[in-house]
Amino acid sequence: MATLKQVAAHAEVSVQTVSNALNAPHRLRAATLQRVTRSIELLNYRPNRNARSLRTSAVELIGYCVPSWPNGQAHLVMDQFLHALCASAESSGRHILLFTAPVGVEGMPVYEDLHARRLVDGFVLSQTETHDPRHGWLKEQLIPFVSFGRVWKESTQPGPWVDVDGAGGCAAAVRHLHETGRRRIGFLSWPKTSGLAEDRLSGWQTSCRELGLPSNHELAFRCQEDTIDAGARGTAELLDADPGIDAIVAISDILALGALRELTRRGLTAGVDIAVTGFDDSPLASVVSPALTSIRQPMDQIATELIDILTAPAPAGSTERLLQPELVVRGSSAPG
Amino acid sequence: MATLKQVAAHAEVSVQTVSNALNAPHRLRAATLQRVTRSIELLNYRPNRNARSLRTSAVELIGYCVPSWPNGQAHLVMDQFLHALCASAESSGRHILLFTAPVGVEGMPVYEDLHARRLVDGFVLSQTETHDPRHGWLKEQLIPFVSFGRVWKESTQPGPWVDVDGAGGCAAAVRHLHETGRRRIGFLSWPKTSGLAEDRLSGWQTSCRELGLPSNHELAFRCQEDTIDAGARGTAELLDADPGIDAIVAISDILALGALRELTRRGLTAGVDIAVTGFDDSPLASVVSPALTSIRQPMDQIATELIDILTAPAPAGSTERLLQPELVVRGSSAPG
DNA sequence: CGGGTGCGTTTGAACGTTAAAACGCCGGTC
DNA sequence: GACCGGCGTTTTAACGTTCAAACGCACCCG
Repeated sequence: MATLKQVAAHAEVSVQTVSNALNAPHRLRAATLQRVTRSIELLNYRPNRNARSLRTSAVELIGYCVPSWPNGQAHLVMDQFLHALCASAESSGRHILLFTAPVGVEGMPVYEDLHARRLVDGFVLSQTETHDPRHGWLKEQLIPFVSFGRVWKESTQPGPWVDVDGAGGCAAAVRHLHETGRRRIGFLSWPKTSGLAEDRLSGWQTSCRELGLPSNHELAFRCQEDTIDAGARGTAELLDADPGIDAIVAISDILALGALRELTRRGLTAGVDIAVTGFDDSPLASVVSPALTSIRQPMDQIATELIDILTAPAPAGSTERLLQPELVVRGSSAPG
Repeated sequence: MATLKQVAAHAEVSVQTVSNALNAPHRLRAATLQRVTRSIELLNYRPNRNARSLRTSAVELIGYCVPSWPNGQAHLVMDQFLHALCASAESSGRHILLFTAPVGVEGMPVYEDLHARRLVDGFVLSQTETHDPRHGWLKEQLIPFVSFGRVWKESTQPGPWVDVDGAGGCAAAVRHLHETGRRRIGFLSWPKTSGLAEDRLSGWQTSCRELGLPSNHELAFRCQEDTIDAGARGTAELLDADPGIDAIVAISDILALGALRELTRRGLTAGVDIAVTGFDDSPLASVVSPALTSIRQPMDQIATELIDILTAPAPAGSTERLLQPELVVRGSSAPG
């Protein structure tokens, strides 16, 4: 492995000149630059990142805690997110360092340690929970971070975040269903304790009101868990309570899959008799039949914004960016 | 941030003594060790990893290329794998560094670069493809790596690997179905080009023969893609070709889900009329109804072996470890 | 009592890089 | 011709750690 020293010797210049050739080429005379560049290529030189980091005290690594849900719940779009995050990081010369940590405040020593040992410059948080303690803690420790997802039920948002407008997404779904002739739209949700759920539900509710559609609470059902079974049962409840329902907006693809199953069981055809939409546009959405209309989170954009905020020179107060999801229309809400 | 120097000053010893207190405590007199330890704790000292790595030229970071499948196919168990991999790495003081790279040989410069710049010590490969060029290339460059998954269709295995015995898993499924009274077991597979598919299919075939069950090729259907639809169509083909089939072993959970759907469509009950098993025990398996019997890859063990091989002092030739998956029995193959 | 032998500790040097300051040279100005 | 300013390059020092060697001391042995 070639070092600066060896390149310098080969190009017959000082070590610092080679360093400048890489970091501040404008300082060199054209002839020198060319000579050094040639030596660099000839020796296949690559800067040693550790030495550089030691000197500059910046490691260009961003920590991300790989989530694990004990109940074996699916992260159906996590690979998309990770890929986008990596790509964005790389486009600014950075990388993602994965780690595990206990959820909640017990995990904070892990974050502190990674930062103190200089393994990472900062963190990207996700799987933000209601009253998530991490944001406040990191802010207090002056450790750079940015959150994917707002901290629900916190009066002030501690620190910068990027999030997707769940309410807007659901509203878009409702509008789409309305445009395609549906007039009685149910909502399949999660328990009230989830900020995410309340956000998305509010989008369904307000857009129904705006369009003059019913949004009474019999039309919204809260499933206790995010499973296909729960979605099917919820759908059954909705249809039993109000047989006039002609569309169902589900808060997740999994619940939507449950809805599809229940419809099939009742001899109804999804997209024809009753329209169904999901959320996240997970790989499953395009793999079922009829394919599932779903609300896609703009992963590339999310990742770009996250990295952008985290690596911006001055945090300049709390940066907050709400991105719009995209409705992907498929057979389960076929026009008609 | 405290440094060795500051701790040394506080404990009134030399810098090297503090270093020894951490890396070779047996060299210190008990009294000194205690004094130094106290100072370390008092100053909340954490070793700077960059400085350490610069000196020792080992970064304790392992590169993993986060896969991206263009067709949006699901990595339903990737989060499990990543979590296990991180946890294993951490238990030996290491971490996982994520990156993206083009598939095939065009991606190799990325691997080389990461290693040359000392961002990683070595690599864990997965998503091994038929004739995967990475293994041979890395071996040639003397870059440490270990592969999750064998390189199919390669006369000699270039480099160490850990893999799951797909044939053994499918054989276990067949035996389980035989024990619960099934006598005509179909197999739902992928195209012949996949080494993974041939491995698993061979397990079905040999175990059927051993048990005196039919395994003629009308009982095996190759789906063109890994989708629920394809699984449903494949199941229809199988049942139409041989109405006597009383069980189906699917090569993936997704195909198995397709089988479940086709059974429902035909008014058959999975687990009662026809048993179904999947592969991978993805989060979906426990979330459908009837819940899906599936073959679970031992992720924790896989990860442990991977890290173990990669960080073992001397590679000592090609290390190869074939692990046994575990059959998780659920309703879709209910006894009787 | 001189000369090993260990043990615990310190000293000196090095890992490869970059920031800051110093240097030498050239052309222009007074 | 002495002085200045700018440019391109080199020198010096430092980042925080560990390795290897040296050191001081107590102990044991002949």
